[in-house]
Amino acid sequence: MMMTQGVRPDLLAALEDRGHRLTSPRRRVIDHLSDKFEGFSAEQVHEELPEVGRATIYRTIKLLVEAGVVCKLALPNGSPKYSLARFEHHHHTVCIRCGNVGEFRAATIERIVRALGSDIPGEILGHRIEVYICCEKCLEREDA
Amino acid sequence: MMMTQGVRPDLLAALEDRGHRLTSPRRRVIDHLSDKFEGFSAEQVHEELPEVGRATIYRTIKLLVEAGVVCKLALPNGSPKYSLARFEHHHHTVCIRCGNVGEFRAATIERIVRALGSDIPGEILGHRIEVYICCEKCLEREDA
DNA sequence: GGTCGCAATGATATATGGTATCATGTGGGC
DNA sequence: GCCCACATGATACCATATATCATTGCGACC
Repeated sequence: MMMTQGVRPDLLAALEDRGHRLTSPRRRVIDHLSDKFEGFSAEQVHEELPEVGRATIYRTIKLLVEAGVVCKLALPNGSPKYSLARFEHHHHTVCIRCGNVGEFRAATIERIVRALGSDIPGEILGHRIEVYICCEKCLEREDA
Repeated sequence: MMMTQGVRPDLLAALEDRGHRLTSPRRRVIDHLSDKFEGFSAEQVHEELPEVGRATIYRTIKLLVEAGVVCKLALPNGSPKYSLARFEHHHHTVCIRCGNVGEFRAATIERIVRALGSDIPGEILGHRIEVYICCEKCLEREDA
């Protein structure tokens, strides 16, 4: 867990596998994102990479989300946040103080959602589960 | 279930209980929302009630969300949607074809999220669970 | 039931997150 | 190395919402 290598190649490969070109702006975005072991916003990436056009930032992030290697999630107020996907299928914890994003897997939840199928009229296509927390660091900071 | 009465008074009371004035624009918004047994967007309400200012529509909906009588939820792409809250604590099903919103309660999920506390570093403050479906009506429509 | 302060309104401007357009540039299959 | 479909980025625009602020009107109090 907490691998700090091998993410960038995965991001590149994810684009390549889906038939997208590995252009230099895309490489720059992916290089930049590989360091981000926290949640990030598209605007933030845009500020940090002024040499890449805004539209290209958004387009590249969108491709990475479609490829499943970046996740789009929502803060309690609905404002969007992105994070690298480290696990296959997972959900997120978001610290509402510092905005850091964690991942967890809970097979039990998946089973329950599937079991809900009998209660819910219609066909279940997907779900979104986000757990809002105050992370340990922020708890410590509050105590101080 | 599926009560069709008593919602409007609840909405009005929710504002009154929290010390907000029952102005005529707010009454108009609440009257209008009481009929909405599906999800709605703020813009939609704005179009349907052109005599009430845009800002007031958004402000009133926000107050109702804060009062807990209206829920704000998100479609898979993150675009926001509102719905009347019929139950105390619940989660939502959203039909991604027609946008209709349903509610369900699942005490088991609540228990599991609470149990996750031991796995997740920090303090759990809340969660968001949305189940994306294709509703029965839309399934039928597809068959036709 | 009149009056008065403060909350609410609404027109407008601004913020935020994102897509559409389109002339120009370039990756990579050949 | 050529070539063109795909990608870029400047710009405009859209969607969802909040900030500002002069004006209005609710409702507590007498």
